[in-house]
Amino acid sequence: MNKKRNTTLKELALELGVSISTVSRALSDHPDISSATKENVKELAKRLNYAPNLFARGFRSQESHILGVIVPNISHLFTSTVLEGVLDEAELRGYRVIISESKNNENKQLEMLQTMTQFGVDGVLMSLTKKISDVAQILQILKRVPLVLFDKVSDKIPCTQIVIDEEEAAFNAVEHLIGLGKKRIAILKETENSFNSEKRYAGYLRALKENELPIDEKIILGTEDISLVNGRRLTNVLLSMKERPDAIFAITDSAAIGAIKALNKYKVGIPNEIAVVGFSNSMNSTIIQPALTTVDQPGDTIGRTAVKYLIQEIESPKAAIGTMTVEIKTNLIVRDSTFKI
Amino acid sequence: MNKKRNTTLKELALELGVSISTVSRALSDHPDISSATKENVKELAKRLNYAPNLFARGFRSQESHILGVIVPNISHLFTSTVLEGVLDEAELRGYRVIISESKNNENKQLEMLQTMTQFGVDGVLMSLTKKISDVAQILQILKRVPLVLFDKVSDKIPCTQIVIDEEEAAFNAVEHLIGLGKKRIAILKETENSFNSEKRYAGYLRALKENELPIDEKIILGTEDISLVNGRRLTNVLLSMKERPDAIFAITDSAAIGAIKALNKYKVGIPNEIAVVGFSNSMNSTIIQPALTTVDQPGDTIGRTAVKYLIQEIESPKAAIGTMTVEIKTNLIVRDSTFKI
DNA sequence: AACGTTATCGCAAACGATTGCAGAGACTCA
DNA sequence: TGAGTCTCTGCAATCGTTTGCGATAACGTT
Repeated sequence: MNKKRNTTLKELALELGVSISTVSRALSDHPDISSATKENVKELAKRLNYAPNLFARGFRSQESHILGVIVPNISHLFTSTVLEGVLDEAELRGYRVIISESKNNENKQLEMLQTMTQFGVDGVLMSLTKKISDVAQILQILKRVPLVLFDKVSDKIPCTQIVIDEEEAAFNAVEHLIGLGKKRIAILKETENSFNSEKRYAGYLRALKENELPIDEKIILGTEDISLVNGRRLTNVLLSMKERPDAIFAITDSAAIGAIKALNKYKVGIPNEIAVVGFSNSMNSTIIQPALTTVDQPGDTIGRTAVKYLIQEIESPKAAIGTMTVEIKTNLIVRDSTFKI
Repeated sequence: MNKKRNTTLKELALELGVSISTVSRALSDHPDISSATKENVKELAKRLNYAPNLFARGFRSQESHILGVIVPNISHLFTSTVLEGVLDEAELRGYRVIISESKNNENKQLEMLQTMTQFGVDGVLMSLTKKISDVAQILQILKRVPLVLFDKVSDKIPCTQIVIDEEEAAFNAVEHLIGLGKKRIAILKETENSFNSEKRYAGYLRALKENELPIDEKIILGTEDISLVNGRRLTNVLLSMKERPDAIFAITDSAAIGAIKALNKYKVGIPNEIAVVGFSNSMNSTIIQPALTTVDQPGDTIGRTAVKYLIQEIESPKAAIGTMTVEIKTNLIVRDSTFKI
């Protein structure tokens, strides 16, 4: 494919019989240029379909106006909602976005970070892989380019972090169950110490404590991969207990849906016998019968907020690195799986 | 944020007391350079963490090694699956990817195309907005940069197009229903002449004809927005008929799920009284009760294939523009919503 | 008339990497 | 010893844009 060259400043200058610098300044409304010249230049530029070569510009100014985004998995609904917010906000502010997937592979994540900085992105937005052992390298990169973390973050990395208020969200969810009169609330969580899981667990514990409910380790179940099948499996475990719980709080929608499937199979009444609350407000939560009560994470807002903070860091000349943690509020969406009848 | 400069060739050259060109050649294993010098240079380059400035390189070579992708909506599961394939394949071949969302807005789509070419992408991958009235502008851009369309395509644009074999997929789906003994099969389609909808409708018609079943216009229902609610609405219409259908083929999973919800509400037996087939194999299709029989679209394969063809066009110097249409095969995933009992 | 001001504009360098060409040694061979 | 050959390296231009600084001309001021 033969890539036809775009119109350049030189061509415009040649055509008009002025210098390249005059053309450049005319196009950017520099006060030194007479309005007559400006009009001429602009007219010709429009006619010849001139568009500045962004490569040359970025090359000279050392600014690419590109943001890099690295996420573990692009096809998670929540992630793609965040990306939507990122794309919107970035476009609004005149930035383009490069997206990469780390596939939850730490090495790949690091490699991508490096390629991106090498490429000259102005800043990076990242949601971390599940495990991170080697923070040192990330810290190195942090020195060269602004970084903002979102969703999956880590306090070992000193930078601005955008998260949802996991703890409060979980707290509200569990309090909602308690408000329905539930007294024995199970939780399905992750065993590995994932940041998010821990926060949600903390909210669960606080809700129980503040309402003076006993904490029973037997109904605090963990799994390595918090998926639909594991949600179902763990619910089967709960059902086989002598003292069944009267509610299940799953820290993931998929696990919650697995739970509902298990309950449906054994004809356990939802929500009367056992109520279920999930976390994410994924598409599926309205598909399952009964519809799932869940925590709505405003992905769009997270994306937009992350971009705002990142651009702020990029454009403020010598500001010290921010280490702020911004917490986005969530809403509990009450549906049939917890509706008091 | 102060962006620290990366190591440059000049710095390496200064340090070693050789010229910039020697360093450049040494790093790219040019035969003119002695192996002693090469080793020296490479050693220092590694030690100083040298990474070529991709902007400068792209600027000079007029190659960015960036692919642009424009999709209507990034958060559709199918789309993000395609994107996964695109990202993987592109990375494999040493390309980076810029993603934009057109939000089904034709003007935005055009604007993004232009920004991308201005930015110097080596090629563009695009899934079209629903309506396209102004093909002329796209044709203009087609002259400047290779373009490959996927999923939502148009025969008005002469370029390589990657689609799933919609017609055959629909044909297979309907034949599956006929194989179960169904004789009166309704279809839920789009009214606007969307490319995909028409193809699927054609497959539907062919299946009926080849099996010598009558075609009844009354059970061929269209809607502008083929969504869950409209699926439910149209199914209600079908249920109110004197002669009810014994199967429903919805050209979208969401519509199919809407259909199932309506059937469930009126306690219509699935699949015995009325069977349902969808299209997409979205996550939801296994969540709904009964699980939905649907056409699996291998998004990943589409993404990878599209990238392959695009890069081929980019890298083959003066090849005539391809106008090939590549059809990716699909699989029918049979689940409870059509299982013969 | 000589000087200062102001409005316009052009020159040239710079950004970092690549590459054709020329030049400097070292070596061989007659 | 001189010419020719070969190996290795440097010079300088190039890509398109931006920008500090200097140049020019026109005009006003004394």
